[in-house]
Amino acid sequence: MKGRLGEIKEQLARREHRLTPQREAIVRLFLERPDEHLSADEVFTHIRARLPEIGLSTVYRTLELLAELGILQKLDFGAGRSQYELSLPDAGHLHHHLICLRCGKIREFQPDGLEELEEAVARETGFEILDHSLRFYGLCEDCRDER
Amino acid sequence: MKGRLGEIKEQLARREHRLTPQREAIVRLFLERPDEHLSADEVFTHIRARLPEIGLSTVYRTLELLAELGILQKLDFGAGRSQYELSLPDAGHLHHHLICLRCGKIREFQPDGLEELEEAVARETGFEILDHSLRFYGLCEDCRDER
DNA sequence: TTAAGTGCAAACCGTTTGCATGGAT
DNA sequence: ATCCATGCAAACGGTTTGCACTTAA
Repeated sequence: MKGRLGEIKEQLARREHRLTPQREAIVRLFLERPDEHLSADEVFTHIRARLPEIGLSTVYRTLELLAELGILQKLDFGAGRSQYELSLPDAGHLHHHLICLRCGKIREFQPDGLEELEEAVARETGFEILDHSLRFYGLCEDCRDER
Repeated sequence: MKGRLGEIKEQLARREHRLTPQREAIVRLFLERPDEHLSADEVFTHIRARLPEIGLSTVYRTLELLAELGILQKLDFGAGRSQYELSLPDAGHLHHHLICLRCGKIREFQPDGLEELEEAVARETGFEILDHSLRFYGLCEDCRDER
């Protein structure tokens, strides 16, 4: 039984990529907080605490690489910057987002019944559907009260 | 019976805004193609054919204003630029997007059964849900064949 | 007449890229 | 020795903003 980090190292090796200290630090950051959505700049700030010499472009390149390998998922919530989250292999795609319009908090939820809808739309339109994204926008419990 | 353009002029007037030739041209462009999703730059290019002196910043300011008034809907498909579509008041929100990952084509569809899901999620999480967005990503009929 | 609106150019900001250096295999 | 990877700084592209001029009401 080897840890998630070991698996990732192998995934990288298979593509002739190395698990450098910078990459390891970034992967660890996401493994430590499996539920967070971090922007490149947030990652940069966190990592710099341990690796002060790291460059922002290394962060961008690493995030892109990890997203290509399917280890991270790149999300665009439209605030002019992308965010990344750990892509749990066992969770499949049954995980979507609930976004607070006031404080920006993001929660996850698992919807049911999207598959049938997906099939119906595919049949109707001739599209081959490969992925989907469902988002609900609103006010979280805290922000609803403060209104 | 006054046209849609007249209504929009009144909506603007209510907020002490004017319907200038530039704004009228932009509104007309969207009214002429109710099903398209246009970026600021595409709008700029189209309008410049009739109003060569128009500035790109005017386009941006107008799009923002029209979105604020609910006349346009701002969409972010994550390609680094926003797109705008006419927001038909009668269509409500039952209109979602199907995006081709190969050619970027965007189609609309109307899903059913999202309301129940929305209520269930609201109950579970304490969120007050105000809006939602459902997107399917895949290959359109043309691109599927060319593969 | 006067506040809203415009065009232009510069600023902005997240992201990408070119390049010389550094390090793992 | 080779080639992947890094840090830095410059470039990039969509968007926003400051400002003097213009114009619709």
